[in-house]
Amino acid sequence: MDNGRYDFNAIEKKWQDYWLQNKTFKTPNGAPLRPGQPKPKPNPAARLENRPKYYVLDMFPYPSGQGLHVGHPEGYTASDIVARYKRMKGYNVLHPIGWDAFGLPAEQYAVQTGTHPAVTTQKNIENMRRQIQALGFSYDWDRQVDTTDPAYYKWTQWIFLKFYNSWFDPVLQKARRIEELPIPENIRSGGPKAIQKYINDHRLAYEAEAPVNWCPALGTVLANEEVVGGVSERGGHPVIRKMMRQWMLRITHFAERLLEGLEGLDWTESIKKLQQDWIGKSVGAEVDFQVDGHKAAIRVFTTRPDTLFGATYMVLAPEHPLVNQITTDEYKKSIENYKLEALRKSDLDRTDLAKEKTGQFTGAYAINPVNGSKIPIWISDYVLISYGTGAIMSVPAHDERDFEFAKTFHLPIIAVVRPADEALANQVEKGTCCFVGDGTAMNSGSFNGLSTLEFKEKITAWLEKKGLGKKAINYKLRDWLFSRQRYWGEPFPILHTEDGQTLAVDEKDLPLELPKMEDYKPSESGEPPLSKAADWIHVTLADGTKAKRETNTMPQWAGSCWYYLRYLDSTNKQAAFDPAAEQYWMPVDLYIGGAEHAVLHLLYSRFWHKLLYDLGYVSTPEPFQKLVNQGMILGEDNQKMSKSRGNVINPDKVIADYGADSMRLYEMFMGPLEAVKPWSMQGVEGVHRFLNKTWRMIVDPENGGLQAAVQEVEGDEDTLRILHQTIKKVTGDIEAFAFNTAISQMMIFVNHLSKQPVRPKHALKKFVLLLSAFAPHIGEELWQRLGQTKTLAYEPWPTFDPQLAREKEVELALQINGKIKDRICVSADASESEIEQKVLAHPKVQAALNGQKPKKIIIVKSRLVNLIV
RNA sequence: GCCGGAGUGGCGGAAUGGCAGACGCGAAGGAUUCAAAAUCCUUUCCGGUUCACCCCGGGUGUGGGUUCGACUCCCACCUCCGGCACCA
Repeated sequence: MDNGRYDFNAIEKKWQDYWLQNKTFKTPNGAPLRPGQPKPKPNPAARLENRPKYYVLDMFPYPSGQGLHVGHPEGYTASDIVARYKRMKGYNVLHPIGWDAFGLPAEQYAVQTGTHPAVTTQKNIENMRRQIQALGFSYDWDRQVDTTDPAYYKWTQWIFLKFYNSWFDPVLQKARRIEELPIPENIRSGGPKAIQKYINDHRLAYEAEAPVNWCPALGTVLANEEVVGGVSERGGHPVIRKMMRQWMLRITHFAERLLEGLEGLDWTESIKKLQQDWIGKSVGAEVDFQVDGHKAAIRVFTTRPDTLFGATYMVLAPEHPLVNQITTDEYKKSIENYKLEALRKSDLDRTDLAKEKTGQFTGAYAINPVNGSKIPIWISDYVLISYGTGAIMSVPAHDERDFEFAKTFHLPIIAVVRPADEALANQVEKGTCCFVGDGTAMNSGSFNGLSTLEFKEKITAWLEKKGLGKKAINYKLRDWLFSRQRYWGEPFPILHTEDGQTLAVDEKDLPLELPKMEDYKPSESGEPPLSKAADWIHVTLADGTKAKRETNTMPQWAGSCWYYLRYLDSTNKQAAFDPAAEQYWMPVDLYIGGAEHAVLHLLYSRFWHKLLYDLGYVSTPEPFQKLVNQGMILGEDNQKMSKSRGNVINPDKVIADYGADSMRLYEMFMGPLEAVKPWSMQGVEGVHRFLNKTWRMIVDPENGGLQAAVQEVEGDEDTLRILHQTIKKVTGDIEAFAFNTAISQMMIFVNHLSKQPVRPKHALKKFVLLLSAFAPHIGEELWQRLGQTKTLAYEPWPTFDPQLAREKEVELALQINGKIKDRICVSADASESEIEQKVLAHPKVQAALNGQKPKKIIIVKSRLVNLIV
């Protein structure tokens, strides 16, 4: 202790060592409940494995070379507070951590420096583990996982094979084993090759020649989600479109399940909304338009079948398969040119500012099925080949994009929906304005006069009866591009035989280890680095067949899709996890992490989980019951932290200067967990002063013993009241994730008690238990100095007595006509008539009343009295 | 453009429809000290009046509304942050 500061360095080191050496937070798996068996009550006296479970999960960190930034401890501290709190409440708490260690940054770094990514990765893990341990989080370190460890990725590959060996049954809406796929007779008659192709076409992991986002600088393809505004999310390199053979996962088949599953989850509505929008369900109809003079029909998807009568032209995506067939000779050249142009355009050109519509007439016409009119067929890149049917009917009067296109190319506009607003209706009818809302049908033959809603139903039924169309549902969600042309990822357990067959590696031969390579640089041609591993790549099967290994690797998402399951049983060599452990621990009760994973990671994980659920490996349909997103921490200048701005706060430095407890406490005191908030070093000093003051409240800085004021006494009424109010507030605030206000209340407690010449020891002990969830090192130390010998981690959480927490006297605001005139003190349990009497006798009230009776008296218990005169 | 979230002192923030500004930071003054650090005490929303105490008025992005009473609920608008972005 110097300058009134406690020796946080020594104390924090001491307790971190203690926790590690004693494996204080080692968590046993309990036995799963049998159906009908009552849930055990939280009880700190029960054996750990007999207690009810609570699974608190932090989002999987990537062990980057930069190490921890101040955003990490924010979520980790919040989850650690809950973990420690629940443990003291008598739960068996699973609180693990691990490393999402495959991925681009380590590999990019390796390519630049020549150090193997395996080496850098282990170094980074070491460093981050040191940093995380220096913050005193109560992780069970024996459950640590590392996605780059073959003992881990063995099971990532195993799950991949589950995808490969499954199909999606649209009737049951679930994944099933590929052996159970019914083969239709017409396929069966086509022979083994046809059957094999049929099976391959139904696998949930499949190969496809697909237009991909190729990033030449990174030497890999990227998922749509990894491309932001035409450049790579990591590094900001340009991305172009290219056709390549790729592995895909059929997430689209799970769209409906992924949507429905959100309903029961305790996530914020805004995160659910993000996922819903990403999945992008829309209900409408598919309608066939005959091409004039051809046998072919063009199928379109529309959410507005009620506007069919207003379809004045059609547009196909440039990549649409019918384009060549229907284009007339006269337009062949122009169409070819347009297609080339569209192909050359990057996503950036296609979507960004250049909103001006382009297109080309094919020379062909289609017949509008509802009224037989001949309408021209165009192609344009505003129609996407990857959504719906890649073709649309254009209703310029009632769709903004079609309206713009029609204006550009002078195509006819026919209004078929009349808005309620007269002025607007006139404009729409004249074709000078586009109306996309609901209204009344017009120019629609026998359907005239129907409301939009009714019309939609009637016309869909009508189309179906005539065999011209049917109800249809579309999703924005695309299948997941699952392969990368990089070295540092899980190899696919897949073989390609010389005769072009694809085979899965046998489960018993997993893990398929990543070969050690000296040259792991990506190539600009798109040939993956693994193709250079000559020894590894060539395989001779038992029957003598020669085969080559798949040389793509899995994306970084793969390992993080199921890590929360491996924690349950991280050292299991026989299985990914023991079913009993899964049934005991799942689902995750609380998942804390950044909102940047709102769609991707959380959607992918849920998708994997649903496959495992369908196949019977996990018992819950959803993995993460409650989700909380911590907000970003900005620099002291209120800007995003970045090296170039020079406003990055280094957690190591903060810990060195103020200690881990101050760091933890400050991050929680800054404001609400979910809020975006700026860092303040002076704020850190503030909470640090609070911890010093707490220390001095109990420990005498002169001799290191207890303060003389600390005595075995019951304590006065005020002290007891504040103690019980504090227990109440802190407990409730932890449950509500309002950590900032919990800390305020602890400050109020310390401010009060520090002034007391006599400080009851029992109150201090209870307070230390509360504090220990937030600041565990000083908590343990004070607990010990107060005469305890064991760690406080499993001490029962203090309870409060509502009687003792209650104020005896309360101050009421005295309002006359809603304006505060004075304050009066009454006893907390004063009756309304007592209060009324006291109020009426008040001089200011008498003056205001001027002898008359008040119109109305409103009394709000313990709050105020409002007199209406 | 569309969809979310948020606007409260000098700053971070607090307030089941009921005393706006808890708690912390900063600032000012004082105590302690040879001096400083640390600590402790007092003041600190704005304006007016008088600062001796008080007293009066205004105030939660802007403008309306509901209510005895609105930071809180409703309508319109402005600003900032985040997400999506031709998904028919």
